Amino acid sequence: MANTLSSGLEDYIETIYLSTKNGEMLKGADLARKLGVSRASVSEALSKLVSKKLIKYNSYEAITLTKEGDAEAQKVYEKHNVLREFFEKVLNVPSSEASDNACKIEHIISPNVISKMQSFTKSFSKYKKILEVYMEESEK
Amino acid sequence: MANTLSSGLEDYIETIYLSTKNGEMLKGADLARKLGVSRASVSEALSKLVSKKLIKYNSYEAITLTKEGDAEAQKVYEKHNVLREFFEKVLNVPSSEASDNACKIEHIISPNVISKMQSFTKSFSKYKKILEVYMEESEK
DNA sequence: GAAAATTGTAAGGTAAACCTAACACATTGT
DNA sequence: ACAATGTGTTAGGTTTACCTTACAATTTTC
Repeated sequence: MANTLSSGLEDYIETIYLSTKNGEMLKGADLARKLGVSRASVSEALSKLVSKKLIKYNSYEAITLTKEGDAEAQKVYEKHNVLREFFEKVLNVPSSEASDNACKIEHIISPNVISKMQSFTKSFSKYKKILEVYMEESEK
Repeated sequence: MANTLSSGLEDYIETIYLSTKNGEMLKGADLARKLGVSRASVSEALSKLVSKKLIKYNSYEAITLTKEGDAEAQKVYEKHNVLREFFEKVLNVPSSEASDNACKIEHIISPNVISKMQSFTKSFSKYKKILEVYMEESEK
């Protein structure tokens, strides 16, 4: 089995997911540039992802996610978004800092916490006006 | 320099901090048991912490934090508490899950996010009654 | 105070994730 | 078309943090 992905591999599929979603023809070397690692590291990582059947990849062609890879990437990216939105909308953290924190936390936070955070942000946004009357000090 | 601690070393000083605060005479082997690692790993980690002047340690005696070590541990532990309290009080996450998540996130979250989260939890607790009238769906 | 148990450390090993250098192979530009 | 550029892989190396085994040093217990 060995079915859980390391933080590193999650970053690889997340980047592949976001790039290909935009129709980009992503090759290994592009991934290396985006992630700031060597082509050699990408080569190793991609062969792990291929052997886990999360991506399809032939040298010099565009990387694509398999169905399972896409599902996996989507899970990670959704966590990222829940975190980012919570940081931005609820805590008023600047956008880029919110993303940076989300990028690291998305790999380790539990599904239950993410799901509660998502509901909370939704409710908070809905009742923001009313809440803000009371919560002066979290407005910074 | 090399002044930032790895997650691993942060866990070591945090455990030392919590144990010694309770008056416990903590030795290397105790730490190994608490952290679930080998005595050999503890031995290596402690000599790193000694060389960074964060702890004092002589074989067969109790480990103590230096002033700097104590400050460092306190910083980590405060992050832990801010996270745990937020998960418990705001998101209604069960205590042990809140702690588990805090243990991992405390090493990577930025100071600014922690500080905003702290203010938020404080305000939320203060106005909890009023807020709950509106925020039914984040109540679990 | 000697035997037993505990504690610490050294040596050597593993695994993950990165690196550089070198080379093979493919694509592009003129 | 073939030189220049870009891409991928291999081999070998580094670092970090763990491990086991074995042994040395200390403390505890009878």
